[in-house]
Amino acid sequence: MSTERRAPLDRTRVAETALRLLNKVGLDGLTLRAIARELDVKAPALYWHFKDKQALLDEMATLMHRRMVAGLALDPADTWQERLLKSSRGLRTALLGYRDGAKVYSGSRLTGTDHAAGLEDTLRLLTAAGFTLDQAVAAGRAVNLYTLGFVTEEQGVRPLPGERREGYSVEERARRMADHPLAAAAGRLLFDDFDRQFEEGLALVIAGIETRYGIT
Amino acid sequence: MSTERRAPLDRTRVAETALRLLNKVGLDGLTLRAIARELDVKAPALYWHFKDKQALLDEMATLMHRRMVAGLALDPADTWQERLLKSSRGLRTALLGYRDGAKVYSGSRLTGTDHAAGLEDTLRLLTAAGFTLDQAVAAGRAVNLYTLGFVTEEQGVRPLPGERREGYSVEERARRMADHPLAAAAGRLLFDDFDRQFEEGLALVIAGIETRYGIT
DNA sequence: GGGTGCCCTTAACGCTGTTAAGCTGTCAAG
DNA sequence: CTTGACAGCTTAACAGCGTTAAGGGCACCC
Repeated sequence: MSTERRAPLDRTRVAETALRLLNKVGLDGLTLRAIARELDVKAPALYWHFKDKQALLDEMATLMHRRMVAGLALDPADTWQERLLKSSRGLRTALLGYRDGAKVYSGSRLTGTDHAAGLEDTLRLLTAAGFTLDQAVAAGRAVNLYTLGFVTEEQGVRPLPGERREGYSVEERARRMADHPLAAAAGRLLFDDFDRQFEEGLALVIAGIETRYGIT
Repeated sequence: MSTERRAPLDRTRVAETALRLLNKVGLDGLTLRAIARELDVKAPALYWHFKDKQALLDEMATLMHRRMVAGLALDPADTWQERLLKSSRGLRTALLGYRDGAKVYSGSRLTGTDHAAGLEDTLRLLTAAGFTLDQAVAAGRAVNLYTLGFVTEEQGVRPLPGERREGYSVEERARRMADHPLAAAAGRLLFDDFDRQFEEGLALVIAGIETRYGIT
């Protein structure tokens, strides 16, 4: 028999493993038993580290957020536009990095308070640029929620970059909408070229902030 | 014994009942057995009308959409701004009408093609106002996704208008963020006065469309 | 050497979505 | 007036889910 003793688990290692598994099996397949198997442990062991499954999902979301911040290369000298663009793109990239990433993220609450530092930093940058706090919050929020909404829908069509969810094809949709020519043509835009469409919508939001608050 | 014979079910009646039940029990409590009980029927009976639970959720989303369109009072003489504002507010109202409405809606695909008519109409209105089709799609999409993202987060904090999900209070959050004054103050804005914050963000998006596409 | 935790296992619970098989009433064809 | 088809439902069962209760083994400390 093997006398190898596994190092004890901790919340972070569990969440890391769960995130890795998420990409293989999707949110539906992400069961406690499957996660436990991956960790060479039985399912109830996870309850030592998390009070329930939602707490684990919260930790996963927190980890996603942390990785996002790490890959962001925020510069204190950013203009406010650059900062919002970076945040939004970074969030999208982070969410797209995991199958059902947007669902996991938006269904959870971040644990701890380390994300507050990043928020503080962005708010400081925006207010220094001339925004009132109310405006800064509204601006950041609009950008964030647009991003979250976009990726949620994107991942409904395209679970992982490159794949495509079964259902119907763009062509079949166009056929069903034969008597709605504009809507049919829109389908090609709606379900293709997500990157470009994302950027276009993001540019709209940023332009709106500039205009409405008169800060360039 | 009663010889009363229940009228046979159909997809719409099932979806209506399920939506009513959704408000009482939430998405987690919305089991096939509970829905069946409400309809005075056993759970497997639902499989006569729907191939699986997701198909029922899709029908519920479609019903939500239909009710939204019905309550919208779209006017062909709307300016494009009015049209987008109405659509967005209507969508938010419709989603807020059901507990977890945003989750149900964004996790589903509309069945049938009747929603295409509304899309066609809005696209026609926007292109007539001077937008290219690409621009019209981008504009409508940005508004929609912002709305969906907003309500998703709103319902994470406030399941039904007036209620408030357990978790932590605004005050407790502020305490935990003591050394991040801006972030702490932002909490008051983020978790309160959703109506005003929603309108502000919506105005940002609309303003962005005006500016970027130069159409007033 | 005995006690006190930590970290995990085994066993079980009630519940879920889903399938298979069969029963009952309606209604049209012969 | 009977027969057969078929819509619409029930009963029974299955595998798998999140979760809880109880207890076992190992490390460390007095």
